[in-house]
Amino acid sequence: MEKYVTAAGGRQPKVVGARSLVEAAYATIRHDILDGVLPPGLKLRFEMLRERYGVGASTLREALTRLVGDALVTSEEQRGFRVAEISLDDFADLTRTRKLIEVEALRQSILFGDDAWEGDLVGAFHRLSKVEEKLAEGLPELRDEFEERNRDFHFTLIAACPSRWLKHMHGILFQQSERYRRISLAARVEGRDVHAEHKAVIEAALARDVDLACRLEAEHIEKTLELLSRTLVPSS
Amino acid sequence: MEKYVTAAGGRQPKVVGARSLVEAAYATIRHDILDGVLPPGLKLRFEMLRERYGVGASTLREALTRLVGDALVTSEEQRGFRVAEISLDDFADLTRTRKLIEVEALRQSILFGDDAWEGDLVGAFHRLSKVEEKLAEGLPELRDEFEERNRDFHFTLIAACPSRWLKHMHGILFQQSERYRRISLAARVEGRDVHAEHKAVIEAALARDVDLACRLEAEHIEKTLELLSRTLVPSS
DNA sequence: GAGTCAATTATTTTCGAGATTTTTCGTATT
DNA sequence: AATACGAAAAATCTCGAAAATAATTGACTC
Repeated sequence: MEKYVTAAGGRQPKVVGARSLVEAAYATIRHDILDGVLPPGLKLRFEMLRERYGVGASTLREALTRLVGDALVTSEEQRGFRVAEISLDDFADLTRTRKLIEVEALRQSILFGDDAWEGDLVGAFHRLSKVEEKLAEGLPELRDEFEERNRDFHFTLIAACPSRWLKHMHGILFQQSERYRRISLAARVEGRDVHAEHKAVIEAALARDVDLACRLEAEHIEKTLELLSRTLVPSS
Repeated sequence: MEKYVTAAGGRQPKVVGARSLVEAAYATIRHDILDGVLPPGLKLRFEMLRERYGVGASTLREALTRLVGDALVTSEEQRGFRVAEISLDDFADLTRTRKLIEVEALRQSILFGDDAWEGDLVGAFHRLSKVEEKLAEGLPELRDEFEERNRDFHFTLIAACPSRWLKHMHGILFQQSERYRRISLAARVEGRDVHAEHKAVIEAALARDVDLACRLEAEHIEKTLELLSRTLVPSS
């Protein structure tokens, strides 16, 4: 008789692919933070978390520790955990740093990418385009899927970069920027053709025009910050 | 009656400044990995760890999860934890990535640093020089202190960089490189005047010669890789 | 009223045992 | 000999309760 529902063998694993409760809890809490369900600054009390996510204290603690590593959660010894704060300054800093890393990774990826990489890229772009169409038709329940495919596209762009460390750094920064991107979407920041931006980047990448692709990617990364800045501080 | 010795209030806190057993265990295990006491690839079994570090499984699990965030430990679901592997290729990748980040951070730091920063820098350099002298006299028990002051010096160099994210990325990469640096020291890789390299960097930084300082720092970062490559692959 | 201090309450931190999964090893079968 | 199978052993993963710490309350003093 099983006492608790396991992630792998349980009847309703909350997160597909999760092989342990820690991983499932981690993925769920991360999603809730990125999505704003758990707002910035929120104190993460264990009783609340245990009720909400249905796992024990040690399991939660480990999941939260992983999130601290992602800089999505902060912790103070003996004082518990909080959802990491956000700010426009932080987003500006994040964007500049991400630009430095991602552009360099893209440069190397274009240099080293082979035919298989090109194929992956075309595929990822196509899948992203499809969900963009549906999103444009007004199906906001596809936001999670959009985020997933958008992430896939950007990760595929730099996948051929041979530097594992550069990609590791990129992963951390990209995940962070996902938080702000969702806020940007929620704030209905418009006046932007994301599809066209992606299209321009991939075309330059396939044409092996390194400088153009990097310039376009940099502009693409900067665009969300630009628009969000204007929205939040309209006077500037 | 206390059942176990606490980190803060216990009689013999293993790690100074640790406010919880998780933090103490984390710091101790990290030190042992950086120092090579726990060699690359080692399977980290809980029974062994409990015996060695004297804390419970959940506590260890959390400490190890933090180390996974530092990329000093790897984990595979349901298959436990291992000390992260090292390789010359990884070190080369790490060095290139660190160079990209640290040089940019230094550039900004020199640009934004004020008198107080200059003072901190001179102080950190002095403290480092002192321990370097003692180390040269053949007191290998000062290796931990050398590492600490070396870290302080490099962190102070970029402390005035206003980008928190750039500094965060740097912290991860620098800690990683500490592993290889210690190996390099253990392998008695010599033919190098580290003190002179540091001196050149700080002089250029204080003179606000951004380009020179960045060039020297880049060469300084690359030097360990160069020497270690030659030592491990003498044929090249 | 402001400030201390002790008692109470709330919260975090830790452990050890039990549940689950993986690995090992002996046996049988081809 | 090689493979497949299954029971036993070993290891990981999880929970819930107890211990330790922090925060709150309220009585008391100045």
